[in-house]
Amino acid sequence: MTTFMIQTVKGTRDILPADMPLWLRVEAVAREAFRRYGCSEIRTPIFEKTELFARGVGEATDIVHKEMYTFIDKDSDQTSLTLRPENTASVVRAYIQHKMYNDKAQGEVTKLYYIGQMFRRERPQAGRYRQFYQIGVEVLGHDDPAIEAEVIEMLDWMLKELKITDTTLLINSVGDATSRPAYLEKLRAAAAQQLDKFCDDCKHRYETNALRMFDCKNPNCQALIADLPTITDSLDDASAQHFADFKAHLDARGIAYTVNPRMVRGLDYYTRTAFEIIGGSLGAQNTIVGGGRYDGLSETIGGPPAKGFGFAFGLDRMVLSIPPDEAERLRTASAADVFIVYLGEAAREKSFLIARELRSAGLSVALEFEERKMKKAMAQANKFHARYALIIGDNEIATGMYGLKNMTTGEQESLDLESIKSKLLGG
RNA sequence: GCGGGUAUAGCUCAGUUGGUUAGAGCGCCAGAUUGUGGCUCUGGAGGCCGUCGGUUCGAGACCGACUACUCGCCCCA
Repeated sequence: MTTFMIQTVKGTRDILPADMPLWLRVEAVAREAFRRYGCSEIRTPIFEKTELFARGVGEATDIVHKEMYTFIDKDSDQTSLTLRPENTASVVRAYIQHKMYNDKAQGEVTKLYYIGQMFRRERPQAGRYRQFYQIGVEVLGHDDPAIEAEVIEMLDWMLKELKITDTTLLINSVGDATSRPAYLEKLRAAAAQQLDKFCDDCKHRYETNALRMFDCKNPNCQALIADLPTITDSLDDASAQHFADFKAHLDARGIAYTVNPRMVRGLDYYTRTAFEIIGGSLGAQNTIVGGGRYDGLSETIGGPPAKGFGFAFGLDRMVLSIPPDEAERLRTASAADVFIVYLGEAAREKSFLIARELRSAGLSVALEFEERKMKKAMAQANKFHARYALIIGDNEIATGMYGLKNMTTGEQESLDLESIKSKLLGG
């Protein structure tokens, strides 16, 4: 490989065929969960007006501040456009734009899900990419804590289905539109008294997003933070009740969780319930799922009041979290029902026709265009993880009876084409 | 935006204090009697040692710059 060769842009990557079984598995499990829980798919544009994210996600966030891929359109207005850094703002925008709430009965919720790539210009590291994939759900139209517990129950099922067991559910309440600012003021007042003892990062956080001081990894800061008031102690009555109900719903479902009063989420739109699911095998970027309630987002982007709760999980990180033995199982799952081994030119021509017939019947058929020695062809059948090898030579063509070898047991029998077809279809 | 690490075969990596023709495992190719895979054995192909410059009689090893990748910080999925 020369240095002249054009390669992928930093922070982006190709997902190669060897890994696709894992990606498809996660997507299939997610879609099955969404089917069971009544979520409908929505696809929004990959770029939107910059203003949507600036207002929706929050001007003060790092995402908006320094991580967006923003460019000027070529129209006369020089519209500023941005590759989506997340999808909640877009989904809520679509919900409002198409007035999806109008045909709903009183209290009926709209459950939407999406699968797609997001873009953030961050420094890449383990489990973090500039183009990354998220699968998310937004439940709009109501603020019942039972919704939150049900959504988490759904995630719980998905993780179990993917054999990802090494996870922890962290929950917190970040208060509502009035209690959060009041708390922030209290927090900043408390922190201000010994601000000089904090690290430089925390001093910066104090200015931009004081809640994030709780996340500091500096042990010295952690000691100072322990004395600061937490938001759970400052919740208004309604938010406190909401949080209690949420926990009761989790308990009723037997879902384990850890209340972390210091867990905050980075996006401005979160209110009340916030949660994270962290994994144990991911390195520093260990958040697999992040989500929460965002009851004020709709108004922020110019819509009517609309309650919302949702999550997004990192598909990249979910794939990384699949345990090695499960990943190996997925990779080696039979790719083809049958691999055709042919010997000689006449058999080669016949094989093409038989392959077509088997494929028409719905079978997955592999065969190679270059003739190989039988030994080598059998080795190929093995490499393809084919369930069966179908052997076609001059004798077989003459008699109409073909060799069908079970690649797992090694047993081989001689059958006519119809019998082969029904045997393969029968499993 | 800020730190650390790495760069040798298709892949994962060895390579002594600088010293002949640069190694292993896996993979690939060819064999171990005829039309039967996995296991084993034998042989083979395949490297401008990231790029450029410097030190030296001599550099894959040492130094510098650049580039790429990677891990972490900030932040986040």
